[in-house]
Amino acid sequence: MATATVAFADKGVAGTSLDGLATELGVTKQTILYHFGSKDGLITAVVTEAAEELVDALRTAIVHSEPGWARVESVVRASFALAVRRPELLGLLREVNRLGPPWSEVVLELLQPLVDRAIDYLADGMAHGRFQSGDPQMVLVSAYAVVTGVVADGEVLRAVGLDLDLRVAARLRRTLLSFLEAVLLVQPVESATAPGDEEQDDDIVGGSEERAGRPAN
Amino acid sequence: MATATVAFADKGVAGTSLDGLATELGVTKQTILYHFGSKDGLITAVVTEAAEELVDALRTAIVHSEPGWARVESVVRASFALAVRRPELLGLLREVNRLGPPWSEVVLELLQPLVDRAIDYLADGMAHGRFQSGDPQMVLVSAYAVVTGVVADGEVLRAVGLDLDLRVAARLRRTLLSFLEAVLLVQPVESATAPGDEEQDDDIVGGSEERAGRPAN
DNA sequence: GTGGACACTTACCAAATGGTAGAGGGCGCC
DNA sequence: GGCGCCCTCTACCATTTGGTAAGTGTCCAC
Repeated sequence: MATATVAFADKGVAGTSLDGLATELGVTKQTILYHFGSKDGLITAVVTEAAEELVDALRTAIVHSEPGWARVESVVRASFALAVRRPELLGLLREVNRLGPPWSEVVLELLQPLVDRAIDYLADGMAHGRFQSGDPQMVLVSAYAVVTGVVADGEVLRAVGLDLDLRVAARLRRTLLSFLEAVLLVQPVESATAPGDEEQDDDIVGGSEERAGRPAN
Repeated sequence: MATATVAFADKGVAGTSLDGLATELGVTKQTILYHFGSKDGLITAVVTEAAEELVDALRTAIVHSEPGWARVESVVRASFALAVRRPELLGLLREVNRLGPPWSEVVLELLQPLVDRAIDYLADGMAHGRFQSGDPQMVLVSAYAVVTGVVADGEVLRAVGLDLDLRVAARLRRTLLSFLEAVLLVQPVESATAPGDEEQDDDIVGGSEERAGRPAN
């Protein structure tokens, strides 16, 4: 399963054949099929295990931290630890997206409680002045995207001349914490937002040019 | 090519068959092979076009904006516009990561100048006091991750009970801009960083438990 | 009206895919 | 020793994969 997790995460489920997996493990394809019944069975097992592991890691980070900003820090720390130590987990999470149901449902079901809890936590903190008020959903999604994005998009790191190692991960973690700090922590200063902030949000797609698809070939 | 771009981006290159693509287009597989020579040929054409389109969009956003914070805003705006209007482009960019060379080289080569320019721009701004000093590479990578992450990980948005539409994209854009604003814009206040910020960064993987891979099955 | 380039087709093909059936082989239990 | 269970193997199989070869129709130049 460990081998399959890595393979699924970085070659994709469709790009991973049972034969290839079996060869890598030094067994035959039929041995895999014996244990998991089918490729779908293997996928289910791998995805479930990965999701559980992920949830465990996050839950541990929550439980082992004091409420408040320290908890945010703890979760971020745990996320980056996971990103460095077991990048397959985050990669697989991303792969599950494209698999769609029923596997996405498995993950969603496991992660949902944590996500809800996180949003409640942020929203509550904002309501009671522990956090600066803002958009909890968006903050959470953004933070998630930063963590997984950097793990999955190694190419992008290469583009800025870096590789994902401990040092880089730590720098990135610090940057993400700066983001969150700036958005969440209550600042003694008034101007939390810059001038010209109240824009209308209807023009996000820009002008009217080329709104339809491009011609084929 | 438009059809292939979408298919590659959301089912993956390995998960997209020429037969499937051809059926969707109402032609036969051989027609595709006639025009592109091979599947690799199609991939190359699609990837190249997508990368060029991406670069064009960003370059336009840069050129059509005043230097300073407005330029950052313009690029973010253009990125989100792209994310809403042509999510395949960002999805494909991500897929290229796992394809590896030679396709990743194509994209890298096209994006590199823009990336370098962006980092120089940020670094220069920081050096001259227009931006708060920080880690330009990490800021850039984080911002990129937020944009593409949300496009690619629709499941995550669903987890917080949202779908990627114009309104949500605008909220997200505002959140990202808050992040960047907080990190980049020079604040009149002293405490740009929170207490307890000077942590050592060697413990990112956490404790010593389970550092090795998990047992198979 | 005929030759040729072009776009697309049908007919095949070898290899790889996920999956089934059945035959050992090792090991504990009686 | 023999029985049964667990595991893995060899042997096949139908389907799908990317790719080749050889037409077929159409349109344009001459």
